Amino acid sequence: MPTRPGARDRLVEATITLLRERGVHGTGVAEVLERSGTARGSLYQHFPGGKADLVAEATRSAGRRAARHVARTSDGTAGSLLDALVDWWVATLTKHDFGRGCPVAAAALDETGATTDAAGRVFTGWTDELAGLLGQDRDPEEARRLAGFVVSAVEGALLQCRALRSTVPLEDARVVLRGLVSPS
Amino acid sequence: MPTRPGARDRLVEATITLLRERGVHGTGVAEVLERSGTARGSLYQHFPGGKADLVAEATRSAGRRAARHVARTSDGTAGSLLDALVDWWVATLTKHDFGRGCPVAAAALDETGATTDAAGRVFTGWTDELAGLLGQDRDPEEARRLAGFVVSAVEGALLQCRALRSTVPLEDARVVLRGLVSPS
DNA sequence: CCCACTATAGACCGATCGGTCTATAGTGGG
DNA sequence: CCCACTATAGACCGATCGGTCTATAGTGGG
Repeated sequence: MPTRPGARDRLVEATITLLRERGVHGTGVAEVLERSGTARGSLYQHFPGGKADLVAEATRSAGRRAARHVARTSDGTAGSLLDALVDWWVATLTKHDFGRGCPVAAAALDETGATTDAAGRVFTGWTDELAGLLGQDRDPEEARRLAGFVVSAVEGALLQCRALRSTVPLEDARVVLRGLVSPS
Repeated sequence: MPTRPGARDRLVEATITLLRERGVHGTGVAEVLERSGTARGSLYQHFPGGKADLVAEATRSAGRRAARHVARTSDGTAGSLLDALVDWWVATLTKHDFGRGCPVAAAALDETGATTDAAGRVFTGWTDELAGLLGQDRDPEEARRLAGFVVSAVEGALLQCRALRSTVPLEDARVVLRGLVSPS
């Protein structure tokens, strides 16, 4: 049995899940503490800025984890990265009955400067990484544009999937985007 | 001077604006009343279901208005509709310093059934309307898929624009989507 | 004329919000 | 050995949450 993660990690973990379910405003400190089994004092010890601090860190952490997961799952081509991404989201949406979305999208819609800032940096990081892959077959400007577009399309499809309670928008995105990222 | 709109219309109007700024959870009944200059009792007279009722109606109303606006601004081709859409959002984001997004996206991320339901219906309505235009040059299945994809891409671009405080994602979407919707 | 409807102002409700603080323990390094 | 750090439980704070209710007016149709 692995040792129990520290209070800080448990807080971040619970916050990511709650962001995905309810967004920033809907995430209460009390529920974060309850779900993570953590004392109130520990939160303000690790995150002196309180909730805003915690949410920003959760956003960054989720962004890093997603990039790592997708890179590990795909074979390094843009097409397989796209499949890894769509497959993961389809599985997650189905598993949690469309109740969990993207924590970075949730952070992007907050009005706190630090939170949207963190979300913006994650989006930029994803775009840069994908642009590197796409740049093998295209000039850099077009690669960057297409990479940012893929991020937009997947985030938007995710939004629609949750509202429609259907994975069709993501599958539609897979088909159209595959036509765009595959070398012509 | 036009007569002051009724309490119901003022409530819906203020709610749409607040949804765009703060999302469903971030929208407080007290602030809706303050901004609309409406009495507390009037809210529960017109919307017996309270906040959930009001938010669902605001979502539907905003969806109808957006469809009307875009239809009025464009010349009826998919390409000009796309331009009307992107132009309007770029202007709005700039005007309000990236502080106002899409109220339907905000509703889509709520966990209340009636709210996400309303958002889903709006998305479906937009998709159907656009699919009609795109179907002139394509078979119906491809037109529907592309229409839903356009909605995803624009909503996702909007999300990124707010996080990055930049209109670049929307301009990227315009370029890529134009290539997809223009008859080949 | 009156009655149903809409509207307004504002008191009030219990619940929850994020944050601060005290008291008490365990623990690991200098 | 002790001291700084991390952790826990829980009381407590003022502010805000969504919702209910009463009292008072205006208004338009039967």
